[in-house]
Parts: sequence; structure tokens; C-alpha cells
Amino acid sequence: MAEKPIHTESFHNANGAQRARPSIGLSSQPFALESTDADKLSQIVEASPPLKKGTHLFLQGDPFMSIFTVRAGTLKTYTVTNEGEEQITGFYFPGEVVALSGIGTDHHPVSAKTLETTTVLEYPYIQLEALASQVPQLRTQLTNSMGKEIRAELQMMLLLSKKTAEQRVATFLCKLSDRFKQRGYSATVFRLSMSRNEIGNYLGLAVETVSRIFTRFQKQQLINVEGKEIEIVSLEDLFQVSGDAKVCDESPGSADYR
Amino acid sequence: MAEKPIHTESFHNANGAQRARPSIGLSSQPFALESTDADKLSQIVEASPPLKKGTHLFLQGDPFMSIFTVRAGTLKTYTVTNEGEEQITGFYFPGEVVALSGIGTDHHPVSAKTLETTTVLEYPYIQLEALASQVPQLRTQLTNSMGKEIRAELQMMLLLSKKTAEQRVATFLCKLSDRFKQRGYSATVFRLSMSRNEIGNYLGLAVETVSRIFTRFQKQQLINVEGKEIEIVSLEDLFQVSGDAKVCDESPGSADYR
DNA sequence: CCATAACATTCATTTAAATCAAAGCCTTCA
DNA sequence: TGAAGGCTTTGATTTAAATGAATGTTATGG
Repeated sequence: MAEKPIHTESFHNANGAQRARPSIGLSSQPFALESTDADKLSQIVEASPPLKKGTHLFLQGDPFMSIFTVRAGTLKTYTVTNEGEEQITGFYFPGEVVALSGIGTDHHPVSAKTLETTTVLEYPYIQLEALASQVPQLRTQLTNSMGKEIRAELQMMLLLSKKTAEQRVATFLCKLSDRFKQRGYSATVFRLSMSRNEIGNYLGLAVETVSRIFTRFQKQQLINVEGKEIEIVSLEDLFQVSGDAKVCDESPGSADYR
Repeated sequence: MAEKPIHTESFHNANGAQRARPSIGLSSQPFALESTDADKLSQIVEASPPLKKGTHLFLQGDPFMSIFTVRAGTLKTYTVTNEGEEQITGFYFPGEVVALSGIGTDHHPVSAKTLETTTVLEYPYIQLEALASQVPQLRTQLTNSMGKEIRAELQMMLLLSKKTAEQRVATFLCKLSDRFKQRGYSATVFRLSMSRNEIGNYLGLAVETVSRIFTRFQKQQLINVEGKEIEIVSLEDLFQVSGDAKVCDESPGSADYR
């Protein structure tokens, strides 16, 4: 509760070793440019040292200075309600962009916290903006990331307002599967870096409900659960349960997504 | 269900009279520029004729070509679930920006429909983008609008996942009040352009629940309801019920739309 | 201006998921 | 290594809001 956050400054001016120029242009990087442009981008990026589990990247109310991409590990973002309870608004995996919700306002509307040892890339927003106005491709990538965030949240609204507990959990697992697959990991076997509590919080469900549904899905041979390890036995069937329409995809270049 | 939408093309090439150059720069316009820049913006804008109630501005799945701002009237946006039920994702009043959710994808992820006779301004996205890359102020306004949309949706996620029915309705009324106030209308007396059904759908509640809460709030002297006419008797108390923290504000700065 | 339909309210009953309660199971670090 | 606390599971009970059913009210267009 009264936890001391580690602000971003903690690695802004960290020792030189930690600040080695990160290599940009990995396949899953959200901001990928070529040659001289990539070089310009790399000059404004800061790579964080490994941040251990439970570290805050920023707190709700902190001045908005930068956006981040995840290099390794997992983050969650959350808001704190008036009564002090936390509402998780997103999980972020390698290659994903964090803190877009701060754009256009002075202060972060959410907090961001690591769920495990995590490293990020920090893009000071003012510099990123300046560069984006010179490099159209970067501008497009940035704008598209915001669009994606908007659409992800729309999907979440739909989930929270119309889906049953089973559909929510199924949707959650299918989405995770898809995200891992897109980054080149297994679509069927993975590790949940968040607790049952965090899953429930995110999905608008009680922990107990999540737990019960996991065991139910296991009995129905949709998944195998062993603690945090998940194996999706039938992605087809699980998707069926999720109640979503077959997605014609968001990823390649442009394409439609619903 | 099998309703024929009126696509944007319906006024793209409408008669000349309907296409009179709109005057930009009204106080509540989200994209406000000065002198020569404003002139450039006005050259790409199309003003729609009055669209009567129930008209679709675009349908989910339509090619994304333009964004819009509301000049007069009200719009709702909604997605249709797999089972064919609609989920309203937003209401849009004069000065607000519609269709940002299509940015970065080929097709609109939502449909937009008028709730009453409505006129809009249409900004063809490609041209708007081209202009934005020349006019930093416009770029900023556009980006900020997207940021605001993201934050509005975060708020909505919180509402849907953590708030009680009473809190949701109170929040809804307070937000409306605030938006009307910001546009120079009365913060306490206004007309709901959407049905109880649409309010319920948006808030993740059954119609009956909305109805019951309206009457309950009336008995508690928080509001006076007479059909679609609302008077907020005690904004203070209503805000109290909404469970939100006093907002230290989003508005002053650039283009607000919500 | 009336007829018809769409919208809104009210009440009774049901239900999905929350809460309450308790026990087992992993971490972890002293 | 083993005790402590935090997670996870399971079951019993409660509850907020949905659903079902009916009536009243307000628009709408012929």
C-alpha cells in the first residue's frame, strides 16, 4: 500500500553499463525503422536495467514524460478507485507499448508495475514526438499503437459488459495465446505471469470464480492447468466458449480485425 | 437488423448547397487552428447535411476513410457481438470526435448511428494526416484526442468492472452534466437524447435497473426526471454517489472533446 | 387525430457470481 | 529446513441485478 515506487529516474541516470545502446529493430519491436532513422531513434531510447518483480515504472499521477516498450518480462497497468481498490487495466508483454494513456495529459492516469523481472525501453515523449514529426514511418507506428490501444479497450468494455464469467476467462486465455503466438512463442503452452487474483481483477471477477472456471475448463479438457503453467488443449473449443467471432486479424501490415 | 445504412458517400457527393464551406474555429471545435492553417483545414472538411434520427454514419466493417466531429445532435457508437446483440461504446455530442477507433486499421471496428437529427463534419483521414504533418498544432490536437479516448475508455472499464448499478447511473449523469457544462450548456438541466435502453446497454445494466434507479434518485431528491428531461437537483450529492474522486481536470490546454 | 408501436415503469422471481469460510499448497528466506 | 504468510482451491450461503410478466405512457405516421 504505502510502497515506495521506483520512478523512472532510477534508471535515467543509472550507471553506464546499464545504459548500453539498445539494439532496435527486433522483429517484435513496435517502433522499427531503417538505417539512419533507426539510428536517430536509438539515440533517444533508454534501456532500463532489469527491474525486479513489484517495481513501479510509474505511478498514477506521476508527470507523464515517456512511453515505454517491454523488452522482457511483464507489466500490469492499473488505476486506483476512490475507495482505494485497484482495477487492472492491462497486461503488457515483450514488444508491447506502455503508457499511451498518458498522451495528451500531464499526468499518468494509471500506475505500471512489473509482475516479474522486467526490462523496458524508455522513449522520452518530447523527443519521440520531435523525431516522429521528421520520420513519417515512426509517426504512423505511434498513431497505430494508439489506435490499437483504443480497440483493445473497446473489446474489454464489451467483455466486461456482456460476457459471462466463462466467456471472460476463455477470451483471456485465447487473447494471451494469440499474443504469444504473434511474438513467436508457443500458442498452446505458456506461463501465466499474473496471479489468479490479478486475472480476476482484470476480468471483473472474484478470484474464486477464476479458480473454479480453470478447474471446470480442465475437467472439460479445454486446458491443462498446473499452477501458473497453462496448456491449451483445444484452442478451437476454447475460442468457441469465448463467444468471439473468428478474427480476421490485426497484425499484418494493415488488414481488418473483426 | 437488416437496416440499410446511409454511408458517408451519401453526402460526399451531395448537392452543393449542403456542402457550403463550414466555418471552423467555433469555441467547442476540437480542431481549431489560426488563419492560413485554419483555411487549409477548412478545405478538406465536408459538412454533412442534417442526418435524420437512425442514420448510420458508418457501419462496423466499413472501410475506414474519415473521422468526424459532431456539429449538432448526438451519435452513438456500438459494436455487435457474435450473437448479434449490440454493445454501445460511446455517445458523442457537439464538438466531440467520432471514429478514432478506426485509426490504424482498414475497417471501422464500430458502427455510428444518429440518435436525433445530427450534422457532422467529415475529415478525410488521408488528407487530415497530410495536413497534420505540416501543422504541428493540428497533429497535437489529433494525438490528444486519441489520448482522451483512451482515458475515457479506461474510466469506462473501471465503471463496468467495479461500480454498482447506482454508481454507474450517477457517474453517467455527472459525466453528461460535465460535458454539457464544458460546451456552455446548463450543467443541471438537459435532455437525454438516448433511450433508457441505450443508457442501460452502455452502462452494462438492464433497462429496468436504469428505470428503477432513476425513480430512486428522484425520491432521494438527487434529480428530477420527466421522461427524457433531467434536472440534477444536487450535483454534489449525485457525484458523491458516483464514487468518483474529485477530478483535477482534463480540460484546459488543447482540444477537448469529452 | 387516432391507432399502433415503441418506450418506460413496476413488481415477483430467478440466477450468476460474490461473499463467507475453511483448508491445502507452494514459496521463501530466516 | 521448516515456519510463516501468501496464494489457490473448494464448498456453502448470500445478494445485486437480471429476467419474466404485466401495465402504463409517450411518440409516430397514416
